[in-house]
Amino acid sequence: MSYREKDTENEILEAAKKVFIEKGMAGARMQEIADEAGINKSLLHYYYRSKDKLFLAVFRFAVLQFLPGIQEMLTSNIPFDEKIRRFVYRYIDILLENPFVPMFIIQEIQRDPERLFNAFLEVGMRPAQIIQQFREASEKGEIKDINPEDILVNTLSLCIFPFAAQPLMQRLFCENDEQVYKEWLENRKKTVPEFIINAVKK
Amino acid sequence: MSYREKDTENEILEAAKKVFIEKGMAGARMQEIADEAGINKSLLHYYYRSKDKLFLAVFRFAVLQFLPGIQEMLTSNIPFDEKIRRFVYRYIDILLENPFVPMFIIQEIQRDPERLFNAFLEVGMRPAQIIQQFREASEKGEIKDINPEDILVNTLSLCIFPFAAQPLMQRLFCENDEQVYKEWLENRKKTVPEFIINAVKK
DNA sequence: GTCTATATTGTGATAGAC
DNA sequence: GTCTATCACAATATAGAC
Repeated sequence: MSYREKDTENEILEAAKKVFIEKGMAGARMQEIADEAGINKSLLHYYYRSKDKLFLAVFRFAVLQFLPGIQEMLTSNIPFDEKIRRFVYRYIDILLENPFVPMFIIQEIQRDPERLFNAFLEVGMRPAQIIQQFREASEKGEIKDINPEDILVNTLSLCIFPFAAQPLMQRLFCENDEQVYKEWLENRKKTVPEFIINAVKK
Repeated sequence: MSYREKDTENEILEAAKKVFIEKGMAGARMQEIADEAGINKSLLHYYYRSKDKLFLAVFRFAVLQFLPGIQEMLTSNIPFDEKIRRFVYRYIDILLENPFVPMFIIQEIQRDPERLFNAFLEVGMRPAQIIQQFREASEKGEIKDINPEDILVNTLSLCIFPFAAQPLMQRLFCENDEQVYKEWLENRKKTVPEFIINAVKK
């Protein structure tokens, strides 16, 4: 098969995503990635040369995956309420599929801020534009006079944190029943936007 | 000096707190803890036998440190608004002194849920009581008909997440000026309670 | 109790056969 | 491209002198 090489390379990347995103750079083991990919350890080096380079490929992917949702928030020209509803709905949807990605990014940025923040910019992140959107909503009188930074961070907090805290909260409130917790998270796609809108509307 | 032994044991624990809480179990190095404590590596084993046991001592401390604030929330019999204001103010205050502790707990619980959750219960955590308090506030008509679990998790999200995301947000919004970010966090002691109260009041 | 030296294991990386 | 075997070094842990 002429695409056999591509297949292996991709299986390695998929395995690396799973292990790195769940355990972080320090906690991940090359052996575990190889097992997950169903291949030998040395093939990892054949394709990616080092643990560090493989990690960076995963990190770039993780950042890329979570940018589109945020970018959509700033480009659309719909009213504030609707913007929040759409963003939260879509963002929690992505999170249900990839629960660990945002915390992985945050955790690893803390470990090596200089280098990893560059990967963040490389990929086209323009934070000032997002803030500007909220500022305009405030000036248009759609919402209260609240720091646009607060609205953005509060929104991200309410979306992301419940996923980060899942292992703990699930035990505390759901008798460790994953299905029950997932349904509660699903339900937040509707309750969180209303929570935010009530908090900031005039 | 008759308390010399106690001193060393305590200096080790302090050093271990600093390193483990910032880097996690997988990222921490016994050598770094020894350096931080200004002593030799083997003394760590003399006092705590293994990395695992030293880690567990730190984890127990971290959980204990963040329980009192949460417990206060459920014992006081003041009105809902005032309860939220006091809790958020105190909680962000503790976080300003210990920015990494909650994420440390969340991250490590995920790594080893069975064992570490026990440390959580050992220390007297009673989550059902907190939920009950919010349910009563709702029944008394103080607030909207919102899941008490949502109120608790939303409150924790708004307090904790901005600290977890600090290395990222500081770069995105504050040109990496730590002082500016700290002042913004300080300011949230007032804005976050109002955000929550507006969101849930009738 | 504290140190130096050393054992032991884990882990990323390379060499070389096929 | 893929495997087995092995290296080199890092990290936890222990032995033993003082």
